[in-house]
Amino acid sequence: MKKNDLRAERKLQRKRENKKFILEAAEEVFSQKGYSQATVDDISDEAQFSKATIYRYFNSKSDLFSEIVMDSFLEARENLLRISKKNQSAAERVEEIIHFILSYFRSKKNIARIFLMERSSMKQILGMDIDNHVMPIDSKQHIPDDYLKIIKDIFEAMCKIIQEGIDSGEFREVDAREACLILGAMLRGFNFKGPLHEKEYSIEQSTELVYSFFLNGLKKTKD
Amino acid sequence: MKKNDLRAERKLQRKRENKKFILEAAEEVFSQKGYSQATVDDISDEAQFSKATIYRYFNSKSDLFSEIVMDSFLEARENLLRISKKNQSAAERVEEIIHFILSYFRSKKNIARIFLMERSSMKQILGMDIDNHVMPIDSKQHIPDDYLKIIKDIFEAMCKIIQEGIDSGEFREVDAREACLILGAMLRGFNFKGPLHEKEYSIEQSTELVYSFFLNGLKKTKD
Amino acid sequence: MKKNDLRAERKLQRKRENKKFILEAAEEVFSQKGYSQATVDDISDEAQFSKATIYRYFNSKSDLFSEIVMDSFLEARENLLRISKKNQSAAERVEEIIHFILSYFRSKKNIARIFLMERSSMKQILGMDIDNHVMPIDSKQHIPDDYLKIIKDIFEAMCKIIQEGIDSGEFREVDAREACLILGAMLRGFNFKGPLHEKEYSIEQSTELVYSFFLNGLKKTKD
Amino acid sequence: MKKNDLRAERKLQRKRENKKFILEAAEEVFSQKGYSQATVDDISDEAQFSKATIYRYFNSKSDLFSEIVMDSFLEARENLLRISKKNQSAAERVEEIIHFILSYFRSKKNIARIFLMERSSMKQILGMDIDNHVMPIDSKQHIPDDYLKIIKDIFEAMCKIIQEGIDSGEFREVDAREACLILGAMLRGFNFKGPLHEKEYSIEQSTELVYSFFLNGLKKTKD
DNA sequence: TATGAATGAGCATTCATTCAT
DNA sequence: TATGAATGAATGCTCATTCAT
Repeated sequence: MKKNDLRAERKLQRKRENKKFILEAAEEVFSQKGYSQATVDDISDEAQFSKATIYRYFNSKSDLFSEIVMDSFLEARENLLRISKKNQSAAERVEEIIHFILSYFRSKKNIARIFLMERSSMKQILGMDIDNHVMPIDSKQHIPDDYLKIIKDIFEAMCKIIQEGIDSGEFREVDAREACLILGAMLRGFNFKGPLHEKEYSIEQSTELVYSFFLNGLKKTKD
Repeated sequence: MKKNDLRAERKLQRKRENKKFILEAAEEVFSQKGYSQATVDDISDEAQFSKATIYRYFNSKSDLFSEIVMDSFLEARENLLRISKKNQSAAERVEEIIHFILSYFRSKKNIARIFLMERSSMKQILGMDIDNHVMPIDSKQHIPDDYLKIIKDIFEAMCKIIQEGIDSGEFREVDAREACLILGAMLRGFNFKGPLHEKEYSIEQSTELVYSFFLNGLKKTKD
Repeated sequence: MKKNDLRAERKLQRKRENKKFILEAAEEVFSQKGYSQATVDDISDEAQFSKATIYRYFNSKSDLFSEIVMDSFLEARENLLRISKKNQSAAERVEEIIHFILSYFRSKKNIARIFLMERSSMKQILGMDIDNHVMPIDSKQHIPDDYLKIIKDIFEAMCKIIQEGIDSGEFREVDAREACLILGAMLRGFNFKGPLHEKEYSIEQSTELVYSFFLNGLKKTKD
Repeated sequence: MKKNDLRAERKLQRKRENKKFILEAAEEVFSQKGYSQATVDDISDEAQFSKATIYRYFNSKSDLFSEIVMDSFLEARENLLRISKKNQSAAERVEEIIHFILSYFRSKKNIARIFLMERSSMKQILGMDIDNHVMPIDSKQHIPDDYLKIIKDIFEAMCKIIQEGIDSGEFREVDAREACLILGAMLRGFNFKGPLHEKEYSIEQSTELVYSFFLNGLKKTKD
C-alpha cells in the first residue's frame, strides 16, 4: 500500500536524521575529549538521546567513532578527487588542495588528530595496526580495507596532480610520491601544530604559507 | 664512615636505576597504548614491579607520564641547542636538526605523538590548554611553564639558525618564524605519517627527503 | 494519558523503594562496621544490588552515609518537637523524651554512635569540624549548617521544656541549658554504654532509670 | 659479667623508652584520626621511627592500639581504686571520681571515644563483641578477659563507694549498680558531647555540673 | 637493630554495554 | 521504538605488613 510506503519512508527518513544527529553530537564530543576520554554518556547528553538509543543506532562506541571517521574520509576523498580533475594548472590545484585540507582539518577539528594519534584505540577500533601494516586479528571487521582504499585513492589523486605538474614542466623532476608524502606531512604537521603559536593564521594565510614553502623551498635561488 | 657512604651510594644508585627502569617500561607501555588506554597495571607488569612500588616512585600515573615527557623535552632541547651552536653553515645545521629530530621521534616512538595529540588528557595532566593558549587554572602545577619554556627555547634555536641563513644569504628572505613553523610541521607530520607507507624510509633517506623539499621546494627554478 | 501517568508513577514508586532499600541496607552495614570499615561492596551485597547500581542512587559512600544521618536527624527532630508541644507537665514530657531517644538510639543502633564518634571521617564527609566549631573549608557543601540547625532545634526544644518546668515550679532553679546538657549526656552515655552490662534493660526500664536519676538525683533529701 | 649486665640493662631501658615514645605518638595520631583513618605511616611519621621499626615493637596496628587502650585502662583503674579507698565521705569521693574521669577523658582525648565507638574495629582488634557479650571467635587473643576484668574492677570500685554512701545514709536507697551505671553514662556522655557547645566548661565547672545533677537531680525538693 | 623497599589485597568509583518495559 | 535501570569488569590509588640489608 502506498500509505504504508509513505509511512515507512517517513520512518526511514526519521531514522536517518536521528543517526546523523547522533553522529554530529558524537563528533563534537570526540573532538573535545578525544576517543578514550569521551564517554557514551557524554555523547548521549550532547545528542539528547538516551544512551540505550545511541546503542540502537550504533553497536558500540568504537563503531560510532568508526563511522565518523569513515564519513570524514569519504567526504575528503570526494572533494579531493573533484579538485584533482579540475582543468587548472598543477600548481593551482595543489594550492586548492592545500586550502581544502587545511579548512577541512579545521572544521573536523580533532577528529583527524584523534584518528591519526590515538593509535592504540584505533587499532582496536579499526582492527588495524597502523604502524605495522598488520591486518586485523579478529575478522569481525572488514573496515580497514575500506579505509586503506580511501586513503590510497586520496594519495593517488594528489600524486597524479604532482606528476602532471612534473610532466608539464611546472615542477622540477622529483619522485611524485615523495613530494606527495612531504606535502601530506606538511599539512598534517601544520594542522597539528604544537603548543606554540603566538600568531594565529587564517586558512588563507596558512594556505599561502604552506603553498609558498612547498613550491619554493627555503633556499635562495640564483637568478 | 666510608662503609656507610658506599652503602648509601649503592642504595641511591639502585633507586635511580629502578626509577629509570620504571620510566622505560612506562614509556614502552604509553607508546603502545597511548596515555588513556595504558593502565598502571600494564606498566607494573612491564616493569616487573608491583603496582604499589610504581606508586612509591611516582605519585600518579600522570606524574609518571609527565616525567617521561619532560625528560624527552629536556633531552631534545639540549641536543638542539648544541647543534644550533655548531660552527657550520645554516643549511648544514638545518640538515642536522632534521636528522636529529627524525631519529629522536623514531626512538621516542609515540611519546611525542601522545603528548601532541591526546589533548584532553594532557590538559588535565599538565594543567595546560594547548589549543587555546590558556594557562593553568589551578596553580598547583608549575609544570606548563616549564614545558612552554622548553618548547620556546627549541623554537627560538631553530629560528636563529634560519635567520642566520637569511642574513648570510644562504636562504631567501622569508619570515624566519614562518619557515621554522613549516619545518616543524614537516617534521611532525613526517613522523606522524598516516597509515599509508608502502616504502619505509631510513632516517637518512627521510632526512634527505625533508631537507631537500624544505630547502628547494617543488617548483622548477629557471636557470 | 492515564496509562503513562500510572506507569511513570509506578516507576517513581519503584525508585523510591529501591532507594529506601539501599538506605536500609547501608544503615545496617554502617551500623555493624562503622563508616570507615564498611565498604560499598558490603552495602551492595546487603542490598542485593550491584555496586554500580548503588552509585546510580548515591554519588558516593559519604553521600549515602550523609543521607542516612540526615534522615535520622530529621526524624528525631520531628518527634522531639512534637513531644515538646504536648499539653503535659514538663516532667511527663521529659520522661517521654527520654523514652523516645532511648528507643530511637536503639533502633538506629550505631548510626548515632558513628556520627558522634568517627570524628575524622565525619569531618571529611560533612565538611564540618565537630570539635572545633569550625565551618567548612570548601564551600561546596552546605550540609553542616543543616545539621547544626537540626541539632540546635532539638536542643532548644529540650531546653524549653525544662525552662517551663522551672517556671512552673516543677523543677528547681537551674540553668536550663546545663540541665539539658546533662540530660543529653546521660542519654548519649546510657546508649553508648560500655562493654559491661550484666543486665540488659528494656526501653521502659532504661527510661525509668534515667528519668529517676535525672529528676531526683542520688542524694537523700530530708523530709 | 657486670659489664654485660649493665649493657643489657641499658638496652632494655632504651627499648622501653622507644616503645613508650611510639605509644605516645600513636596515641596522638589515633586521637586525631580515629582508628580506621590513622595509618601506620602517620604513626611512624609522628614517632620519627621507620614503619618497620614500629613493627619491631608491635605486631600490628591493632596491637598497638590495644596496648594504648590497655594502658589507659590500667592507669584509670589504679587511680579509681586509690580514690575509692580514701578516707572521705562517699559524696566527696564521688566528686573526686567525677573530677578524675573528666580530666582523664580530656587528657586521653579521643582514645576512650574510639574505644567505645569504633565498635567494629574494636571487635576485630580485641576479638570481643562489645554489644553482644560475645566472646572472641578466634582465640589468638586472650585480651578481652583482661579488659573485662579491669572494667569490672573499676565498676565495682565505684559501686562500692555508692553503696557505702547508701549505707551511711548519705545517699537515698537506690540500686548501687544502677546509680553507677547512670554516673558512668553521664560521664561518658558528657565527655562525648555532640557538636553543640556554645560554652566550654573547665574541668572544675564540668565536675561541679555533673556532681550537682548526679546528686541532686532536677526536681524541686520540698523543704 | 633499624630501616628503606616491596607488595598483595583491597577500595571507591567509572563506564561500555545489556535488559526490561 | 525509546529509555531508565542494572551491572561486570576495570582502574587509579592506598595501606598494613613483610623482606632484605
